[in-house]
Amino acid sequence: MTNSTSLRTHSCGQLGAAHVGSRVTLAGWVARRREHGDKLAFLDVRDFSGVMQCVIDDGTDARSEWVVQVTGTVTARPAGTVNANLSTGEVELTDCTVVVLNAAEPPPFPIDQRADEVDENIRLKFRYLDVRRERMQRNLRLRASVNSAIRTAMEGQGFVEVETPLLMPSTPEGAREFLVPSRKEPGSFYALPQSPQLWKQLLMVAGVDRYYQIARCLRDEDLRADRQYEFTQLDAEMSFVTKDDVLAAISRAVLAAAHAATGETPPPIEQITWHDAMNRFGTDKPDMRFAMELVELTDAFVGTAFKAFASAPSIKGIRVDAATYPEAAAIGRNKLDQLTERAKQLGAKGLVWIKVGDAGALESPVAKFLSDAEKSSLVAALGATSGDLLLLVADEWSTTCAVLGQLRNDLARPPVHEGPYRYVWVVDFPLFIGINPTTKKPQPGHHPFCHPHPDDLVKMESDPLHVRALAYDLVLNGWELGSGSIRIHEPELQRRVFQLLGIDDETADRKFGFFLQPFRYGAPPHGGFAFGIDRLVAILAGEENIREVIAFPKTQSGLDPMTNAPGPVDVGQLNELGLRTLPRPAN
RNA sequence: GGUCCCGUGGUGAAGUUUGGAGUUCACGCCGGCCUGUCAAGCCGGAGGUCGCGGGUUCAAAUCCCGUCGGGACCGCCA
Repeated sequence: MTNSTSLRTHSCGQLGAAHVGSRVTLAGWVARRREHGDKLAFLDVRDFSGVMQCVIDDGTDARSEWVVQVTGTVTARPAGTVNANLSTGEVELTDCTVVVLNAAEPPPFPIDQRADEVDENIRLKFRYLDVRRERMQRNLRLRASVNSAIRTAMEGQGFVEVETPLLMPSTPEGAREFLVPSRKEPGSFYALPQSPQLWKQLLMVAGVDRYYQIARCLRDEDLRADRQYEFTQLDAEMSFVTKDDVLAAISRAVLAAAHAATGETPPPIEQITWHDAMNRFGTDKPDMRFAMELVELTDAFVGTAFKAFASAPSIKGIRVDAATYPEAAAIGRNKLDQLTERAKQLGAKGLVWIKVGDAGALESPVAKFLSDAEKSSLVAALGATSGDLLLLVADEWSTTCAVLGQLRNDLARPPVHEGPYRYVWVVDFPLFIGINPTTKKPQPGHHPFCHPHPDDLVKMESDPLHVRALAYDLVLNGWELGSGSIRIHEPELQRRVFQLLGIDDETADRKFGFFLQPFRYGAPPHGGFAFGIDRLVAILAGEENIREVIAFPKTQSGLDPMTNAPGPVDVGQLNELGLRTLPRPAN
């Protein structure tokens, strides 16, 4: 690849000792000017590739962020003036001619590492200046190479890139949609896709066999560090496959992306069942970089006199190991009260804390209610030693898992980008995740097109909550990267699932007719997956926030400080769309 | 919808707890000096509605109420 254009012969960062003696022309921005009188000034010229020091002896005025074109001779720096901190630090440009291509106002913040400390709102307001910085250039280029590796991996496996519509009918299940008013059909609306889910399944019916797309998805839900209104997924679907075929194909793309970003290929991605993930880590997106696993204690308290434990279906505990987490294990009464409050917010009735004293004596407000046998089996089960802090929750199984899983994260989870990358497939998700309190019907865990596990079909009606789905998630360091499933391709089974959900034929036809009718014409067995590229790239880039790997992101309230979107529109535009706005509700 | 943190020259901070003149530090900016620096150095200067509104007070960056904006999280994200 060459960086030369009509206005330059090289890029700044590519020059080095090998170019000494060459006459070159660079173009870029003035990163810094160091003046030593009329006869000598150093101009650091920056472009996307790096910085080159230019020695100026004619007093040319060129200040921070002015756009310049510099022609000079690549020269080895004099002894003692080499800058080891700069990739181009062995050389400099001498005998320079500077052409000012554009002057510039002083930037609102320094275009270097110091801007990491600048208020993010200001960075976003001047995002075009923020992106000039090395960190953002690196992140965007990392993202591009991840995209490229994914494309190569998918195409190498026979996946065909197909673009799918952004304007589609509203299918109001799931995430809140962005709506687009129709001009030709006033009062009617398109929806923007939450994902290309329906389209890609139709492509399987259409015989495409293997589809992929680096697809933009849009969801009108509240924003977070790992969530934007619009985000990008690798979306894929394949025909005539089982779960393992899908996991293998997606694994290749993920590992290729990781290799492109880090230069290293991670080990094969391990698998854990959803039930094991919940049991051991208390969450369906386990962060397996650290231990502190949940320990089953229900059997240790059979027949206990302690009322809070006596009738609980599930008792679990975690051990905050004093050797690994000295600060967390040694927290005082005040912090323990806060932990208890946190547990209650998470749905627990309470939190039992036990401190293990020097002689192994248990110190706890509830110690007096526990028998010696219970104490010793508790200590044995948790492997507790002096100085440890033990946290116990007794409740429904799902609650003990969820509460302790969250406390485990609160107490010991490192920042998402730190430490080794621990990819894990979470498999065998339940088909339903509980009963809707109003409709009394089961709620789908993923979407209603997930294929039930064939072994569990017999208990679909009798015991729906214990039916597994052929559904799976990909998790990295405690972040859900994505999910997928084998889909239902048999109309009869689909009808059966809809019936369980309380969706009759007529309703199903009205809501999903355009999607279901094609399945009558011979749908192949198929399944797929989608994972979030923003999240993957953020972690691989060492960022804790996906905004850092998006060129123009929105703030947490969904605004763009640079363009001021969203904004009002002309009444004429509204009239054309047949729309009228309501006054904003008074506060 | 909720909880918590933040808002002070262009930028980052200190000052707020315990009210007393827009006070301070660093960077940047403007001018001067300076021939080997590299986040150059030295000297001088400019630059402010302390987010906004209201209240308490003789007096508010500081205390109270409201509001706007930013961030983290809960809800939400089939």
